[in-house]
Amino acid sequence: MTQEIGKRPNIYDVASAAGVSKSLVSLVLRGAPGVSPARRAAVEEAIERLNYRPSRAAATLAGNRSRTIGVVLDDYRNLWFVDLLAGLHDRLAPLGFRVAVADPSFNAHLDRTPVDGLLSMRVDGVVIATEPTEEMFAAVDVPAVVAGNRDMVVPGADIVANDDVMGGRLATEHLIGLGHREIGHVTGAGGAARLRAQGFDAVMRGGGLRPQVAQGQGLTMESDGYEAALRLLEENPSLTAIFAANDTMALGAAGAARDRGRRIPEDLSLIGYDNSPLASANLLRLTTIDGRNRQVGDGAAEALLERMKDPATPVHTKLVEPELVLRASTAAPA
Amino acid sequence: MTQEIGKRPNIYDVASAAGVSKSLVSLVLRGAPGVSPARRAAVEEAIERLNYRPSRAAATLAGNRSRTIGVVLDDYRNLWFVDLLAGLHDRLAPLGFRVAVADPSFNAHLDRTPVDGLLSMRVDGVVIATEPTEEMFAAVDVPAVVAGNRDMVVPGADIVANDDVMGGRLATEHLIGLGHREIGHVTGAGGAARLRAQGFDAVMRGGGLRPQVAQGQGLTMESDGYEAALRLLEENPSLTAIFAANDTMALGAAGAARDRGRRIPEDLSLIGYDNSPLASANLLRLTTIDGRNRQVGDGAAEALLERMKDPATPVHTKLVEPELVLRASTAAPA
DNA sequence: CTGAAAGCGCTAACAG
DNA sequence: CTGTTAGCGCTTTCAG
Repeated sequence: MTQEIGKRPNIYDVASAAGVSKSLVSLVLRGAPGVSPARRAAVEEAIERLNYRPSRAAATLAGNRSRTIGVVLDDYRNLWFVDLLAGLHDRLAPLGFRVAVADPSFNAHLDRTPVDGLLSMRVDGVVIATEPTEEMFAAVDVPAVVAGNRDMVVPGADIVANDDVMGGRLATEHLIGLGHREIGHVTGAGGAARLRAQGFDAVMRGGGLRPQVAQGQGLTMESDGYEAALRLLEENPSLTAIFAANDTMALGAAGAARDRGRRIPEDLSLIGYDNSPLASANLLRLTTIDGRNRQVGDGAAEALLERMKDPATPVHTKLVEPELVLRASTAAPA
Repeated sequence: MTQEIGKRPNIYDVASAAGVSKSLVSLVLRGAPGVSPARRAAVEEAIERLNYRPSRAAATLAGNRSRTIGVVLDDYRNLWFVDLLAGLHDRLAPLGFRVAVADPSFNAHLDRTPVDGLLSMRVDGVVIATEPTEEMFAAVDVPAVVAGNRDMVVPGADIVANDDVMGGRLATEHLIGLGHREIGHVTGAGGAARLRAQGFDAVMRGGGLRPQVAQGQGLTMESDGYEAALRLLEENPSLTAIFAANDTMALGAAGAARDRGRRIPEDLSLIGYDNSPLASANLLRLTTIDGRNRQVGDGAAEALLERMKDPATPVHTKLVEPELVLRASTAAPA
């Protein structure tokens, strides 16, 4: 907190301080090639000395683009987005793009939807990592991709997601492979959960087994997992395994198991989905499905870049193969 | 994803479509008073019809301010920031401010620090919700407040935090009040953890008890809590209670207890800190200290607003009183 | 590499 | 409330 003296330096100030032209400063800022090392150093020294920070507002306005990709998140408490962001960032940062995050609960009333806020800042592309709504994309005129499987289809937007049906199958096959026959599934609201349940259902029926499914009151939170698992355990005390639609719900299911005196994995096997930080906690050591969200992020960035290059690129869906992550919450039935 | 026809509408287009002046549109956009309902409606209709989205870049550049407050987060996986953001938003949104989030891991290399990125977008204020570094605030020329107790003092920045020492005291007094005498504390790196440990230490010594403290290898993550609790339990098998520096570490401690055959709360009482979503999970039902981060967010916003009005306001520290949240993880010793 | 010029879409200030 | 006039700090383009 220094430099309160006078107004902010601009590109002219830097240029004259470095003894070069304003255009050269602009080139250095954008990391353009073909600038002599000596002059580049001079410019960088001046920037440092003046504490110059380029105005993104001016750059965006003049260039008619922000070199920023906006991401709409749904809920900070469900940590699946962390790897998604990392994947986006890793792919985009080297190309000079920033990632800006918007979440639904915030900035409402100023903008009708989080997408409006992003559009107002003239993002060059949008990643929708939540269930989209009609009004959200009504005015989207930049490349958009939906990350994750959703109920609604956004016209013109690519979809990049992990293969939730396959993930559901993997989880269920793992349990059956261990010898389980009485298997319950704790599901939730939303497209991804529906597909995971679909994978579960298919494998169970394919194996001649009865798919037992329960859903909580809310969405896909811990309390929903708790509730649903409690119901499952009550309806069928001979249940030996539960597949939860995500790790958070699995945490809820683990609570239900504990409350019903079932040890994991001795009395009940439990498998989650997402491979979130929660799954690796020592208290759970949760076997789970890794949706490889980093790859999803990478794929979303890729799709955006392609469509920025050629807006006429046909819309496509890219599915990332999920994989089973073995930990200690699943075992053969007693 | 429609409206790919032609260029984006600007304020002139809206004005002529609504049959009013450009100035009037600007007034409506900023929600200024004294605009007749009829004209306001006409403008809003035109905005809707043209799918107009005001350019934040132009507004920022022209107005020399962005009406945005930037927040620097440390780690998305530690959920204490969720309420902080909510508090900031609730206080700021009615005044027309947006909240922009930046996190350390992202956008590196484009900007030296997350603060630089915020400064580049000409935020009107900065909330630092992570351990600050020297270079982070070297060029900060807008009001800044540090949220949470930190090791480093940022000159010129207000501090708003919960009273971690008092929180540490509350937790420890709760355990002693239940009858515990052999109490361990699992601590971590960082200013907040240090103060919580300080509160623990003071109360223990004040009660003539021996403070037993352990710290993990890393910062304040689950694995650190696990490790440290394991060590505590090993060094003193007669321990009957553990106070963890945060809920995430408490989750780790719960894992350690389970692995050592200690039931919670029958054989070991456990108390956390933060009252994060984790604490309310049925598997933990964790007694914890609520730092009232929403209030911290509110206070941080308040401090920013004050300093925006008068930059000469003397720097001050505001401490929010934490409170004990009783759940099922603590009980009288056997 | 420089220098000049145009213009991005808005806010602010002021006279009507 | 309107209409006008200045910029804000950049990018872009183009001729040197």
